[in-house]
Amino acid sequence: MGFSDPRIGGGTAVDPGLLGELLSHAVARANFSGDADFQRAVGDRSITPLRYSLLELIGANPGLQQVQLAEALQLSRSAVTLAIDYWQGRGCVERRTSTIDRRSFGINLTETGNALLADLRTRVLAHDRRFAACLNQHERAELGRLLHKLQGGAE
Amino acid sequence: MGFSDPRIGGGTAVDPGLLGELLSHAVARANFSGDADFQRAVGDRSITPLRYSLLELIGANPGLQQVQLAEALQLSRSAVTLAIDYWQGRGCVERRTSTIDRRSFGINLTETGNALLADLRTRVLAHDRRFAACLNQHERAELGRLLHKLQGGAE
DNA sequence: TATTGTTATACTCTATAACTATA
DNA sequence: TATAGTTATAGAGTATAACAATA
Repeated sequence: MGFSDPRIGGGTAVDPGLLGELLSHAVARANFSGDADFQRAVGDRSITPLRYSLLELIGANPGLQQVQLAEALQLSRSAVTLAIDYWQGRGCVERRTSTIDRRSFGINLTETGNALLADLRTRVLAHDRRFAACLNQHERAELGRLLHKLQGGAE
Repeated sequence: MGFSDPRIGGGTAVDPGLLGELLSHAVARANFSGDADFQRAVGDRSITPLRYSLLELIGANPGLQQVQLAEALQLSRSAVTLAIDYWQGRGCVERRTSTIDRRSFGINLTETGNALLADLRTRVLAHDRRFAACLNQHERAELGRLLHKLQGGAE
């Protein structure tokens, strides 16, 4: 039944090859497992890390233009349009046409959006604590520092 | 022209809200910028980090079953089927029907696949060095250690 | 019955290009 | 001309469920 294969049964691991030495791959793996836990924590599978982060940004910066949100999240304008459409469809966000520049909108949370964001925050916070549960206080701070240092370092 | 908005012009940053405190979000951001650089390093936009990592694993573990590849990358069987289809379509990989268990294949690199993988490795290595360029030797080791510790910590 | 792999389906995410309206 | 936003399109990535072949 294939147990003659040394890789099976005895728990012999797959050889990661070069992957084991790549920091970028380690980041990708950590991200992947983080996403899975995020999903479990939030419950609603349509609320993804990206969509949550957009809602969070809107909550923290009421009235921002879509272009500014796109820049903050490093996304294209169309990607932001779609993500905002999602939240608007759920009644969480509204587009207020600007009186100064009628090409653009100010994006704001509705009452519903505010309530949902508050709920999401507790779930996401629990998720993040679980995500970093195996690290001590010092390690978390250090990881955060290193990751932030990495930001934009590959330009 | 909107410059009355304090967020515009003067370089005032967008408030990250809770995102600024989430380790999982910092990981996601780092991953995102890493992917962008990976793309630039590799050139061919259809060769994604996922597809590369599959090829790397096949190269390091000739003859593995698809199920084992799926487990190693934490993917569904169907996701692996599609990714292997991609490499097979490019003549880089072949499915050899097992004589022991005729339900499964052993996945192997072709000559073409071997050559491509060798080329990719130098590009990906350059990418990873650039990715971590702003960290010193000690910081890289520490980041690697912390990320590996994170693996599976959210289960 | 259980497992390996495939296929069908459905969604998310992303970008580019072409478009509209406004500046 | 340039910018904000939308739409259409295309492709990547993912999972679930139903299926075939084999164990």
